[in-house]
Amino acid sequence: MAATKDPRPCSIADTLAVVGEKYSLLVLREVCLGNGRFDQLVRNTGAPRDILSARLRRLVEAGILTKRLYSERPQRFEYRPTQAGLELEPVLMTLKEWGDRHLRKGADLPMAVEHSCGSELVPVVTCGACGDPVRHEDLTARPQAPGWTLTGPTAA
Amino acid sequence: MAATKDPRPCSIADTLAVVGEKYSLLVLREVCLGNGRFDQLVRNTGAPRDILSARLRRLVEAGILTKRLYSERPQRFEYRPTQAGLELEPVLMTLKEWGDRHLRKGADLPMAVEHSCGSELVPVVTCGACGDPVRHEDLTARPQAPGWTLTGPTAA
DNA sequence: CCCTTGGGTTGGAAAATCAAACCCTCCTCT
DNA sequence: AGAGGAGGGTTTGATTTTCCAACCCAAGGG
Repeated sequence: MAATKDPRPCSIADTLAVVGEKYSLLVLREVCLGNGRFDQLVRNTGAPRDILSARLRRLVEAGILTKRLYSERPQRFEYRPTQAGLELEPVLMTLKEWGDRHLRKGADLPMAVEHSCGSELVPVVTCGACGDPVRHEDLTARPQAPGWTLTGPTAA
Repeated sequence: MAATKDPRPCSIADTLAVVGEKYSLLVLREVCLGNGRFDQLVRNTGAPRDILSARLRRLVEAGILTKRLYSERPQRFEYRPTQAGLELEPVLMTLKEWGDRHLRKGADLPMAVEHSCGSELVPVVTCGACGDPVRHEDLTARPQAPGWTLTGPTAA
């Protein structure tokens, strides 16, 4: 998934180059849930074993997962999220929320997540500075590297 | 990208089935920036024209983009985000922030986004109920549909 | 008339994915 | 001791996707 021709230097593209391949984020979902064993991952993500194997290698090398020995004799491994991996969990929660609302229309949700405050988690992406929810109209792109030419209404 | 075998009913998987294919989120990025014309999309995402064409069809049919005529004679089209599409923008911002921090380590950022409050946008995913940032330790998964068996430390 | 721009479609080669089978180590049961 | 099973993968060959370049069409422009 190397973005060999993408003329835009872009952290979104870079991030997707690491976690944007098929199954990668589902693997992260499972690992964050604590289901970090190979065949749990096979069952729960539906990924073919060889693909899963490739994804795990990539995610470990990218510093998103670690491979941990949880039993010597017999040798058994488990994958766990690193700090960087855990910091992607909010992305998963946001994707989940979008799917809950737009694809399932809020009915028959297969899983809920409870926040420590006691309510069901409804993730809201906010501006770290002012705390307001991020809305499209409030954003202005300010390109800082060559390759960025903006023409539309959002342009700076 | 039909998740034909994924045994888990999951809104994350469902959402990725719609926007998780290669280039889809980059297309959305450009469209949100106002670069909604076919060859702008080709240049800015690096997607092959046929793939782009397929992605656009899919995103329109999924209700994430709309195809708008901006010039009759000669007929010229432009893609724009729908409300549902705009609601995915926070996901893009969160991915960007992760990439900025973990892949570029904060140096030489190719693009900044400014929030209407005047600061540079640093998106933070928060709990809609209490407003606190979402951290892994504060989350508890509560499966509600069959197919969900949790074994790890995050299990309910 | 010829060339360019915008917005695609088509065809064949290259790469990724898939499913099933296989392998190896250790463990347990008989 | 042998049979069988679980965990954690790798290998093989068929199927799908992606990729790239070429092509097509309609509408200006010089």
